[in-house]
Amino acid sequence: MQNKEIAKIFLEIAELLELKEGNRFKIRAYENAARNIENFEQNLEGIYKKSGLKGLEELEGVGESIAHKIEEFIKYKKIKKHQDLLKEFPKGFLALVDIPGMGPKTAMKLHKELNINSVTDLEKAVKKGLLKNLPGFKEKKQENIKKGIELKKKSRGRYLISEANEFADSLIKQLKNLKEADKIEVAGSLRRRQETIGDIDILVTAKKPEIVMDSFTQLPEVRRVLAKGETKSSVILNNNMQSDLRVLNPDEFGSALHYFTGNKQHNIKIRELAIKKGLKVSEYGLFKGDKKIAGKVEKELFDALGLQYIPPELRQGLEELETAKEGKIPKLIELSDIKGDLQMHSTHSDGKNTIKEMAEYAKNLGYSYIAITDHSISERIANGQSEKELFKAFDEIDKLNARLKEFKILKGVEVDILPDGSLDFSDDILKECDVVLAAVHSGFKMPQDKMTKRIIKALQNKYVNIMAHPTGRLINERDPYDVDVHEMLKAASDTGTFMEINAHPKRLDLKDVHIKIAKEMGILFAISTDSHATISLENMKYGVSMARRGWTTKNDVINTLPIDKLLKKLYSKR
DNA sequence: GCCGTTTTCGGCCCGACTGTTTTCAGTCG
Ligand SMILES: Nc1nc2c(ncn2[C@H]2C[C@H](O)[C@@H](COP(=O)(O)OP(=O)(O)OP(=O)(O)O)O2)c(=O)[nH]1
Ligand SMILES: [Mg+2]
Ligand SMILES: [Mg+2]
Ligand SMILES: [Zn+2]
Repeated sequence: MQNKEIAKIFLEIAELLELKEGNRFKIRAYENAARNIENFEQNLEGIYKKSGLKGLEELEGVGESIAHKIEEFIKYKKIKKHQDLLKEFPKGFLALVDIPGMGPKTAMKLHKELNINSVTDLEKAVKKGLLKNLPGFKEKKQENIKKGIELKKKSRGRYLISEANEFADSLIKQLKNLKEADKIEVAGSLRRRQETIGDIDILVTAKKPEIVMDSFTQLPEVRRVLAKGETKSSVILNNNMQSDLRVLNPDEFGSALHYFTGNKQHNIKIRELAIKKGLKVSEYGLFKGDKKIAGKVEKELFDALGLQYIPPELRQGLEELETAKEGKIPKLIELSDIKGDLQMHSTHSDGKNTIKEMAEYAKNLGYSYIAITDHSISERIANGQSEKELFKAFDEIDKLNARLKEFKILKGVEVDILPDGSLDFSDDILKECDVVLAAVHSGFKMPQDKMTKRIIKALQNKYVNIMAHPTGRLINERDPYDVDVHEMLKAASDTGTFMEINAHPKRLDLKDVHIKIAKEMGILFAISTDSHATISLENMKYGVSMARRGWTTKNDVINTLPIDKLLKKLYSKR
């Protein structure tokens, strides 16, 4: 998607202006535009072609000047201001400010004083010990820069939410052993259930913060202490992940949790709203002059600002404040609303457990149904089943269903969408299924119009109930295939096909922004784990979180329905 | 550079920690 390239350019303009000590609000304007463009779900070129500059300016953070620059990029694939700024600095210079602890001021100083043009130059200078001779520099600063370079090299980027969850649980478990720790909560992107996580943010309330700080910085998984103060510490863990801890007073819990949950843009908007009301918000509370008027719990803070409570998943710094002002934040779906799981695999294709084992595990989760959706024949690498094998599995399901009480196994299949848009099984076979999932598993590298037509053709099949992992992305591994998501959603809406929210932490597909627009189009979802083993049935929570980030309620999701209503919904397309 | 149920001009979040400084700048959350 072109938006990513455009966002990157504006971010670079911001960085370059920072090096030149430009106006910091102008810099922030470029940063804001970059972030909003990056997270925008429609292609800017499409918007421009349809609605011109005015269309672009509808985007938050995009005004006349930036809209013109977007236009420039669409026409010429580059932006002059960006090119001109780049020319003022050596190639590779921007990488310097990516080093933790190095900001624009330090980078420029080293550039001017020591002619440092790149990270390689910097490494050499550090090795020779040249930095500590500069005014304002001593041994420690040089050492920190050296460590910063090492850290940058080791850092693995962003983590899957499941990985971060595991690390966080381990840290929290140990903090819970401290009797000095009052409340302990995960905060930051992990509490917002963002699809990837940069670091682990933890909030503790305590009357004696020093003891908590000491313990945290001495945990066995801590490799390095980046900073340690009275209310805040940062460490690097053995797995190279960063963890930030804030420790505040118990009566500051609400405002502290709100601050530390973010996101940053949401915080800024909250604080701006407070200013308009003659108030001030910080992690220490909501203040009117010197008087604290809220902060014990989050709800108190929202109340005092005239806002409905905003669940963490919605705190994205977008339109959630406006919606909360109007009292229109919906009651989001919860894990306990889920009554069944509509995508999983068994030993009949590439799953590790039998149908019976999957059913029993699901029943123990409190579900009243599952669908077994093994792969179709073309999926050779995933041991796709032939028609004969499929019906053998269905016989097995009939026998199990006869014995299971208050639980039903649905006969399903995850059928491949072949490159021409036809399906891997004929309608004669599909009509024997209770639920049919269609998915793209091969031929990813197709031009957008072909891929879009391919998928739409599949959605038009009256037996296809659910489009599985609709964009095909694998987080940190594989980009989505090139499909026009809007056209796909339109087809889903026209044909009464449901969209999957795949709960696997590597997929999370559809993702939040797409879920949101699909919901606005009236599309219903199936949140499914795509499990290949019983334990993965536990991934449902990640799918529900993604659904919540897309503003969905219980009514938007078909696997919250009791079995009779679900079956009716599934058969209604035929 | 963006934005507007008090504004089309004049605001733009607020605070912690470090290293270096003798009062604060830089970086980060
Ligand atoms: N008010 C305010 N709050 C901030 C700022 N930067 C960070 N925060 C708050 C909101 C963030 O969600 C929270 C944790 O900061 P992080 O840098 O860890 O960001 P976050 O966890 O949101 O994303 P991440 O996945 O770690 O990149 O601290 C800021 O500049 N101003
Ligand atoms: Mg974080
Ligand atoms: Mg953090
Ligand atoms: Zn699949």
